[in-house]
Amino acid sequence: MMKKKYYTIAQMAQICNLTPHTIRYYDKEGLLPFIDRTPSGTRHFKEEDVEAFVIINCLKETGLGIKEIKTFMDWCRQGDATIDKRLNLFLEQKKKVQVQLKELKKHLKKIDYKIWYYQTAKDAGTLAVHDKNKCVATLKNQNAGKVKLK
Amino acid sequence: MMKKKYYTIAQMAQICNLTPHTIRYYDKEGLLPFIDRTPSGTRHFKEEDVEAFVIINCLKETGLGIKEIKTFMDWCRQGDATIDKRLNLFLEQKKKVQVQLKELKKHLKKIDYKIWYYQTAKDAGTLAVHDKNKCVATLKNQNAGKVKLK
DNA sequence: CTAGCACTTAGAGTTAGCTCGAAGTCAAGA
DNA sequence: TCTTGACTTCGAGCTAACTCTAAGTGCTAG
Repeated sequence: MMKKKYYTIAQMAQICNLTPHTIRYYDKEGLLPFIDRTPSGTRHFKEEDVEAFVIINCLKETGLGIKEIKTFMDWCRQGDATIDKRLNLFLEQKKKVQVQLKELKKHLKKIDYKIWYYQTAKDAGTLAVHDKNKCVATLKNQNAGKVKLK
Repeated sequence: MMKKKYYTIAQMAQICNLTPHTIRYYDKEGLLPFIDRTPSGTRHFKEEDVEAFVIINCLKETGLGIKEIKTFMDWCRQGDATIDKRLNLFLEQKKKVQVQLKELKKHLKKIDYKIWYYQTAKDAGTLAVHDKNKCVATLKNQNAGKVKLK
């Protein structure tokens, strides 16, 4: 057995790439119901608490609000009775992430087209290159879009 | 030649999945320097203006702020002199999107693990299934993670 | 034993991106 | 002609997620 290592809020903040302010804010909002305190009230974070921040970050980045994350944390403390709710939450998040991925790929396609558009203009020295021979330009850009996407 | 079709702000809003309020807000912030007005001041949107909204949406969704999008729109009106700046902007956006895609995929991996975790618990009727036979559970979840990721 | 620093709290302030309301203009239909 | 409804502007208000300030407490090194 190893003795338990504790982190201060500042150390935890560095590990999780947050500020101590933000961690206190999360705590105030009920996102961290599990953290220990010293008798004087100082928060003592454990190694395993890092995982909770990973989950919080994952849920936040995939579109959940602070209040919804709090709800999830509440479920976690309620034990087996909320397994179903928690499963559904992650199934919903998965759907959302798949939509987000689709959207991002669409944006990437658009961006690649624009890169082709401006690179061509840069090489020609003028945007007018896209005005002349409209049909050719259109064909070329459609190809460019397809090629870049592969 | 077809006669030019004009849209009212309400029609354009519907097409672009925005509200008229939001379009006016974008206009006020300088994102729409190209739109025509009637003598009485009503905005008249053209078919080709839809494309501008697509670009605005693309830049916004990939992390650009309203002010930065305005800067881009200003560049567009300055012609050939800003080709390089515009090209660089899209090259930067591409990098950002690639990072975003990587992050999202990481989150998806986490979510898939959680789905496995809660599905297993649901089938067993209790989360305790993950406490017993820790080594086996750990191996199983590592496999699950890998399998789901393929 | 005291200086200094990290911690605590409550609560106010900030920023982005809308979102809404008030007051007024304009054009078409009954 | 009058009403209706969509448009206009200006400016205030809202929400989320921080971000910071002020006032105070409590270990620890010199």
